[in-house]
Amino acid sequence: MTDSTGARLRVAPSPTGDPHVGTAYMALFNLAYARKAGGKFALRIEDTDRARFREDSEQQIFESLRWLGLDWDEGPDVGGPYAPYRQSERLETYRPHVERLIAEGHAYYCWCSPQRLAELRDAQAKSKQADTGYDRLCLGMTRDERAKLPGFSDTPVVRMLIPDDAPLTFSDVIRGAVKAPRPDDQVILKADGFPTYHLAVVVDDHLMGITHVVRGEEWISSTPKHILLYRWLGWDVPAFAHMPLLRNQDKSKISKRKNPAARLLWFRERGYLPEALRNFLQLMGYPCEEGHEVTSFAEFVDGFEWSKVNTVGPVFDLKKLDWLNGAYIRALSDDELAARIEEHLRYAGTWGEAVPARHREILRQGAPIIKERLVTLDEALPKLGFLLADDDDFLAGWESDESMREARGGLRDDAVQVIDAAVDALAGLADWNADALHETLQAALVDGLALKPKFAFAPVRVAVTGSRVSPPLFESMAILGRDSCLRRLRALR
RNA sequence: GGCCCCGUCGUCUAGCGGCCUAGGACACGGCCCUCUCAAGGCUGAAACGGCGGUUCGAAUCCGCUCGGGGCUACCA
Repeated sequence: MTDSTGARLRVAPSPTGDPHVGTAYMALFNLAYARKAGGKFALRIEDTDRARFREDSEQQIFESLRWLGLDWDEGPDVGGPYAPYRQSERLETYRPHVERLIAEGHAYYCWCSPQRLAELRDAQAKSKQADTGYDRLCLGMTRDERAKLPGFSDTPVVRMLIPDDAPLTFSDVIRGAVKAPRPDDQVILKADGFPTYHLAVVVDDHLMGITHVVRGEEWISSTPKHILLYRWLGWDVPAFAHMPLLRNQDKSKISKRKNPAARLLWFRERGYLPEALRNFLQLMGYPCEEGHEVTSFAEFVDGFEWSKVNTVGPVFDLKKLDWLNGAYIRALSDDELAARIEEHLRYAGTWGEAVPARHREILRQGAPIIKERLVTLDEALPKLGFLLADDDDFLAGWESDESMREARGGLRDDAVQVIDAAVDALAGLADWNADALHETLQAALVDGLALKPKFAFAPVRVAVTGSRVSPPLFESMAILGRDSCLRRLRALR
């Protein structure tokens, strides 16, 4: 955030161009605190790694975070008092600070080639020595002196000169006093002229008035470097909130390789509601009132406290998300649900921009009967398929569709009589609505044929829906209409 | 290997020395409701990693141990 209170969000484009769910997780807590404290929430693109830069990833970050409802007050696309908000556009900003650090003896040039560094690391790993890190070969040398030695590279980097008494403890708003490892002579300016994260984050946070740094706990070990930089530059150190890391089932840090849900876009593709995902993310590492896991963002903000955030990395359990998503779907109005389903089908590319009026109407009428049966939005189409299909296509399924044939095959021998009786009773039905259908079929099949409801209605369900499992039968038949129902019944007969 | 972070039901969590024969939620089992499937109601099983210590008393404090994770890049 910026100004006197608030927090800042730091986001870096991922190499795959796909925003990470961890980004949204940090953003959510960041936003909650910014709102609670009355501060600003800033989005900054940390694109200092040219090798991993992807052209399209920034747009995806904007789109997916907005989808989740995490709106930023300042950022590359909305501007703000501290623009630009892309680090790649701030290169000149960092340079003078690097020069100052060199002039004051806190940083030095290093001409060691990547190969030499790699060999050095290998040797250290093999010798199992306790003290690893750069060996300071270049420290105190001029370019010419260094050039005479092996492993020389033409374009130097700039490294921090970590003093022996570098402070290793700091206060974290989530964890309290934290001890961190002793840093090594970290590179702060790369050979290509780009700063590393460590330098850029400190300079930008200071210049942008960031008061709270919210990031994952993998950054704890880097924090002493950052604190050193703040001190050398004579700047106030911001508050740090190191969030727990989201985990895969095997407890490792959540990764796209092991977990499809590590991709933020995955949730949208699968038909999860953004408000359900937001609620789920909030529950990760954060308590709720007993029995009130379904909470609004406003409630979250209201009671937000850093000290309530857990230090244990939570395992991502999609079962709970499924339940939450269902709960949020059930809370939607029928029309809203229909609109959400249509929106999702368009996003998924299942439906084009021009949705036929008939489809839209069936969605609207079908919404209430599938509402409490949905876990995700992408289940809507399969559940409503028998209503959407026209009769010819539907009837062709008796030949081509494996699951329909199985449903038919599972019927009892008396199904023929049941369907005959149903057709007879329905043919003269005056009002074609769910209640009348229920009454009529109840009388004709349950009472008339002395069958258990379960067996009486199964053949009708299969005939009309093509499946042994469907939304409520009478409501479905009411939506389908008299002609289609009778045609389908006679066809199965 | 080194340094650092962490350790309550399968999972998310409550607990911050006695209110704990450890509470809630998801998932799971059973029952009820019921036109199938759901939803809903009731109910059941399920955890303080281990060992020492401090204390009248420990899930809560300390130490050790074991276990998990992170970092150890001219990546963030």
